[in-house]
Amino acid sequence: MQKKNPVQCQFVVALDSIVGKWKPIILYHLLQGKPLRFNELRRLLPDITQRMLTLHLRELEQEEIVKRVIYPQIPPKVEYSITEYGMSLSPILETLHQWGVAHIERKQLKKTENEQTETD
Amino acid sequence: MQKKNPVQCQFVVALDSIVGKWKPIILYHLLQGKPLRFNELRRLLPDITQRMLTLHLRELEQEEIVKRVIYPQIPPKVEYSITEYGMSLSPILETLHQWGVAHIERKQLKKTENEQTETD
DNA sequence: TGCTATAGTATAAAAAAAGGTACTGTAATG
DNA sequence: CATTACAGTACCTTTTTTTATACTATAGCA
Repeated sequence: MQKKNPVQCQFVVALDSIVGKWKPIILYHLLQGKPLRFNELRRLLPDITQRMLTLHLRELEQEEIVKRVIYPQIPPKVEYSITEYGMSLSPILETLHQWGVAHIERKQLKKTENEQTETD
Repeated sequence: MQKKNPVQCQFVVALDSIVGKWKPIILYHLLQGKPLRFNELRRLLPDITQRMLTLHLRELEQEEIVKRVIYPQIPPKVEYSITEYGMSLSPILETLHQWGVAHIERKQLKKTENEQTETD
């Protein structure tokens, strides 16, 4: 990653934990509090492939943001949940979400403004 | 992007504005307040290519996070600065930064803990 | 016996992001 | 007269990320 700015610029570190096409929405669902099984998550994210879900969950698990519990049953049962540490991401995601909503609104406002001046 | 969750999960939107290998550090430098010329930024980010710097700045400009001012001189002078709107990202980046720093510390703590138990 | 659900893995291919190098025009500088 | 600084663009290659498809084992059910 970055060589310079050892302590000055560390958002990248946080971003690495959040970024990945599906990570935010995985976290969103897990932050609802209820542990979710692999296939439950799959149903909540209809367009994700099994592979991507596995990969992202593994990464989140490695960072101890997500906990993986295996129930030794057949057919297998594996539950994913947010760790207490992972909960510390909650305010960040909340802030990002709010900014995102405002950003979208702003864009739409600009768009309608432009459309108005065009039709004048 | 995501099809589901029209309003529920909007961090992705914010993330899109921040994400890109160099965007966070570009924003970090511009958030210091002083407008920076293209080559000043290049010197601050020694490993970035001209191409990537241009691309990322263009994206930030399109989202009105960064302002680009051309001074019609020869040799050319172009200054980049954070817009007032872009300033609204400041608290987000600050939070991300703080989480990042804590995350690194935590990782190092875990590492030394492991090394200790190994040598026990 | 064949089908379903479960939680994945393996392999290859496609798409997206990033990088590398060369090139542009003009003024000032040595 | 050659070189440097400036702010890029053009073109191509490499790397990374994501997608697509097929496959695994086992129990329960009809």
